[in-house]
Amino acid sequence: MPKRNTKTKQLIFDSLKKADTAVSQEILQAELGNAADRATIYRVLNSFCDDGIVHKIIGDDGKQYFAYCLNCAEKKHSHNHFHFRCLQCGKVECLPEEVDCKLPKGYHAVNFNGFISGYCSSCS
Amino acid sequence: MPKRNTKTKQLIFDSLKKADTAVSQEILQAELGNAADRATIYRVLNSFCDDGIVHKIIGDDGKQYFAYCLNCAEKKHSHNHFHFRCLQCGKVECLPEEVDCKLPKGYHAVNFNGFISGYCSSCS
DNA sequence: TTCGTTATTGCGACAATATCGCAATAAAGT
DNA sequence: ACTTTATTGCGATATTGTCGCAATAACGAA
Ligand SMILES: [Mn+2]
Ligand SMILES: [Mn+2]
Ligand SMILES: [Zn+2]
Ligand SMILES: [Zn+2]
Repeated sequence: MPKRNTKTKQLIFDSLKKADTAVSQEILQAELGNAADRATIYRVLNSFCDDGIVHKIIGDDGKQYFAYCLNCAEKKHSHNHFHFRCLQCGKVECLPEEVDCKLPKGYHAVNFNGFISGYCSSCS
Repeated sequence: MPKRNTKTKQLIFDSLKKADTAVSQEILQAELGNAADRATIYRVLNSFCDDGIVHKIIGDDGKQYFAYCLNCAEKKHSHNHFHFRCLQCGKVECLPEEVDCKLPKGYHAVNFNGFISGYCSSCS
């Protein structure tokens, strides 16, 4: 029942942690080559999400992106920040500013998925 | 070269307009039955987007949703509002409040895609 | 109304993304 | 070392959306 530490998990974790951006399976695959299978990458990433050490965002390109949690407390995960995808270089990054969107009365938020695409400072 | 008015376009337009929600191809297909083909629905919806009478949003379920533009001026399309998807009843709606997210210096926004999922007032 | 042009549609093929089932592999405790 | 079983690889499958192309039908002109 307990989770096991594997080479693949470690590789993916390292990639996520050293990246200052959110990454997709495609990006990880390119880094890892045949060191990890596609399905495995997805499984590990989703597992990390369950563990609360990574958060998942759906890009406005419809793809899944995963980012290492930086300023998340042990149990308080606040991911109410936007993510920015550069249409030129493709980088997806977490924007620092936490936002709060007021919902209509009686509405209860569960997931926040703020996404903006455009051109980053390097590509503008 | 000029666009033509067709039965299918009219059906889709009517569905979009009378819906107080954003709809997906799947939803429209269910309404229209075999009155319109899947590819045609997508083509018409994207065409409406080009015309500026509809806006497209990517849901946190990865699907495309389309909503009739309500408070968009002729040329000034501001869709910087969040969209809410109810995890219970599935409805996707535009939230009234327009938001502005400040980007880091040098960043230039092109597309805004704010999405929140949770439970609506009817389903809470 | 009739005709000709061509925008639009239907249909199948195709592409891209993500998940699933299952046998093979390999952590980790004994 | 041995056993247990979490994890992986691989192919199959599901889902969503687009594309190519021949058939159809708007719509303006005659
Ligand atoms: Mn983030
Ligand atoms: Mn909207
Ligand atoms: Zn860039
Ligand atoms: Zn609801």
